[in-house]
Order: sequence, then C-alpha cells, then structure tokens
Amino acid sequence: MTEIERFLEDKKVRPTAMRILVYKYMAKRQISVALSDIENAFTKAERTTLYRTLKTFEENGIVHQIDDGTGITKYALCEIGCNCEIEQDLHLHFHCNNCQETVCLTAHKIPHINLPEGYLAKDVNLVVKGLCKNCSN
Amino acid sequence: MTEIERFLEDKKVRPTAMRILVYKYMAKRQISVALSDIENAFTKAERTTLYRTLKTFEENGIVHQIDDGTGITKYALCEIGCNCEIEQDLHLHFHCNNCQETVCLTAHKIPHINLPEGYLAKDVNLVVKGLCKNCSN
DNA sequence: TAATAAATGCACTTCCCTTGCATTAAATAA
DNA sequence: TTATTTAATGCAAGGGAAGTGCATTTATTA
Ligand SMILES: [Mn+2]
Ligand SMILES: [Mn+2]
Ligand SMILES: [Zn+2]
Ligand SMILES: [Zn+2]
Repeated sequence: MTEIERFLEDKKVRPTAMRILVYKYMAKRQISVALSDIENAFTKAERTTLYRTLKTFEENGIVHQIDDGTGITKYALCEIGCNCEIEQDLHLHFHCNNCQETVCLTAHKIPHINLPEGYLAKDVNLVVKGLCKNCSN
Repeated sequence: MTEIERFLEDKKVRPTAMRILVYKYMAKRQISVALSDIENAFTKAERTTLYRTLKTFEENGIVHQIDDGTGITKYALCEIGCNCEIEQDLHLHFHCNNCQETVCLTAHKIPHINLPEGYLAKDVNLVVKGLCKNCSN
C-alpha cells in the first residue's frame, strides 16, 4: 500500500485507481485546478467520475473549492492545517489575469472585517486579482 | 425631461422606456438585483433587452456587477463616489445565507491586503456571507 | 460463492450567460 | 418634411459548466 493510498484511507476515501491519479495530478501541480483541467490531463477519464471524485475529496477534507470569480470552480489540495472543514477557509486566493492561474496564499490569512451592526459573518471569500510572481516581470 | 432621464443622458445612455424602468426598479430596491429579478418584476420584459440594458449601464458607470459566489451575477447601482470604473471596486459585499440577498457595504472599504513578493494586485473581491441585519435576530 | 455496497460510465437535464439577426424605433442629414 | 443612418429591441438559438438518474461494473462483506 502506497503513501497516497494510506492517506486516502485515512480520510475515509477508498483509493480507487482514478482517485489516486487525480490526487497525484493535483499534488504535482501546485496551483488550483478546474474539472476540465483534470479531464484534459487524462484522455480516458469520464467527466462525471472526476466530478464526483472531487466532490468526495471535498466532503472528506482532501480538497477545498475556490470561487475565483472566473465562473469556473477550482479545487486545491488542503494543506496541513487547512481548516476548511471545521470552519470557513480563511486564507486568500490570488487569480492571475495573465496566466489565468489561481493559487492559494495559505500563509496570508484574511484580515478581520468590520461589519455594520446586526450583520453576522459566517464565511469570507477574498480573491485578489492581478499579476502573479511569474507574470509580473 | 425627468431627473432620471437627465441622469442617464449625463452618463451617455439614451433614456429609453425600458432603461428608465430598470433604473427606477433598481433605485427602489436598495439591495443588488439579478437579471431574473428584473425579468420577474416586469411581465412584458425581454430578458435579452434587460441583459443588454444592464451591460450598457455597467459600461457607463451606472451599475457595477457583484460576484457574490452564488453563481448568479448581481448588479447594484453605483453610489456617488463609486469608482468601479476608474479603478477596482473596493467596497465589500455581504450575502445573507437566509434571505439570499446581497448588499453593498459601501461604507466598509476592503482593508489593505499583504501579498507575497512579486504579486501585483489589480483588483480585489471580498464577499462576506452570513446573516444580514434583518435575519440575525 | 453469494449477497451487498460502492464506484463508474453514459445520457440527459438544468441553469444562466451570451450572441446573431431581423425588426422596430429613434436620431441625424438632406 | 422626408430620406438616411444609427441605435434599441425581440425572438431564437448557442455555449459552458454544474448536476442527476440509472444501468453496469467493480469491490467489499457475509
Ligand atoms: Mn485555497
Ligand atoms: Mn457593490
Ligand atoms: Zn500569472
Ligand atoms: Zn438576510
């Protein structure tokens, strides 16, 4: 049993062939991925299976979803200490207008947001757009 | 010539009947609206016309778009001092999980966001979700 | 091995956004 | 005013991504 298989079982996710491939793919790329990215990476992949794979991953705290404002849902592997399950995912995301890639800036927590009287915050989504470090030169 | 007609002409938008109605509708409701909201408000309205009306409004600095993460584009009238045209729209938006309404918190500016070396910010989207003042009791 | 449960593949649906194009209305030129 | 040009509207269709139903395959458990 490989390390990835052990990891998935730890997360109560059965390590099927496809799931292992998807996990490996996401681990190799360090940026967030869209469903279509994975679909294109494997010629013999069924979109629905991938969709449900990501859904299962998300439900079991392996990935978290990112809404970067492009209209396309992105997914990123949760890092150690990612608490997107127990509470809101408080790190910010950066979307590059040039290379179109979205990254988790896990080290950059979202600052406290002041709200008017009576408003109760449960979740915060913060997306910064601009040029990433590869494209800003 | 009414005040609204003068306002629209000021913004280089021809004050057609439909445009005036849409503007009035948005002014009456203080929360942001979806295309379908307007569509439902007027029985005799064509979705495409409304779509293009909002697009024209946006291009001329009358409304700004809001991506509140619901997957449905919302629009809100720009207030005096709204600088969504010349630079990024820096105020935050609040989406209520209960009544599903999204409001501009124009008085609440987005705090400065620290980014890692090499990242260049051009735009920021901040959406807080939770319970609005009407629903938090 | 048999029974059960889970994962996958395929087809289809839904939802919203967007566009093409003919028609109608308005603005401008003659 | 009338003719010409330009803009707005209405209807139909297209596109993309998310999501579902169900039969089939694969894996697990009895
Ligand atoms: Mn993230
Ligand atoms: Mn706003
Ligand atoms: Zn980039
Ligand atoms: Zn509410």
